[in-house]
Amino acid sequence: MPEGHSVHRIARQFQANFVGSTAAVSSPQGRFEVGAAELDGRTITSSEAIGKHLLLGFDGTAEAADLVLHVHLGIYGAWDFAGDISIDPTILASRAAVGAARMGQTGMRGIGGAGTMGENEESIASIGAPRLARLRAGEQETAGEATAFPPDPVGQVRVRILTDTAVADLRGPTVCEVLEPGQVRALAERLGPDPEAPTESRRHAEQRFVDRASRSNQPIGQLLMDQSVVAGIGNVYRAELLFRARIDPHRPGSQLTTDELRGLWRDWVKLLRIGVETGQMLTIDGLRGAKRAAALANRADRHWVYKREGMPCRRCGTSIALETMQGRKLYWCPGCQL
DNA sequence: ATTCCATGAGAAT
DNA sequence: TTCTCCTGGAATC
Repeated sequence: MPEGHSVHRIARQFQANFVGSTAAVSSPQGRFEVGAAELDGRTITSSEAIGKHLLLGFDGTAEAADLVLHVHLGIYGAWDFAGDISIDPTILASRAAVGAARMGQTGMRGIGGAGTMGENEESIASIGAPRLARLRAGEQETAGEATAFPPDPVGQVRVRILTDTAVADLRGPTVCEVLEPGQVRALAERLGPDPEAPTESRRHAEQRFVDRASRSNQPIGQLLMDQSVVAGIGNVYRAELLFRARIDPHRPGSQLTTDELRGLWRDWVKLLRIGVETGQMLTIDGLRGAKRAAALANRADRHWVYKREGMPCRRCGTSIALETMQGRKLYWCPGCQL
């Protein structure tokens, strides 16, 4: 699935182009007709991501309470946006400092290219023109000219959210459901801290992560993937964070020092911010020139260990190891990570 | 043309 | 642990 950064970008997309508008909600595919009918005609009032969960608020009516559309993309899920859509990540930035500093610079750029991940960025001629933007599990985003508005649904569209000027189509989600406020609170309570979620102070979030991880005898490689320990990390960030910290994924959380756990959290804060701003999981700092181009073109050139099994470690030359941990592929360097 | 595999995660066994 | 949900680009034949 998209790791947390993708979902935050999607939440910002909805914030920028849908919140405040009344929406026609439908299920072209037919598998979400009841839920769509509950939301149809309401005004979208909020858009938030917690970890990998997207929460879209819809206002109440005279007879009915506020409702929230809860979506989790799983591995395959994708949102396709069309119509009057702003696709520049810096336009979508919700934190004032980021937006103010960079808005003018890159105001009309999209992350381009269908197909393989890591396509180069691509300029967009005019921000006012109809366009398509795709935010999907793999984080590819495409931009291009759209035809008529709204476009016909393509494939199996579970939910279509249509305003006067913009449309969002959801396909292939793991979770798509309507929640009442109490259920949303329950969901939030079972999730670990997310540095980009606005509901908790950074300091408190860090402490919550350190406390929880240090009390567990499970390997840190599993704890980072446990959404109740920290929300938003997936298989790529898990492997890369542990390599960057030079920590053996098999060490129990209880065996890590507080400094090591704080370091992991702070590096996650940093990588997540970069991911939200760039739309890519850039886990090697400071790439320039040809190396940066290679990293954008090939996954194996973009990370320290992820999908690099059998290749020499960039740092020590040891062959990168691959094993299964809890049913997921774990990549790590036995030479560096102790 | 067909099969494989994935940046998840809950249920079933 | 294995199955299942369900999509699509990559790898393979």
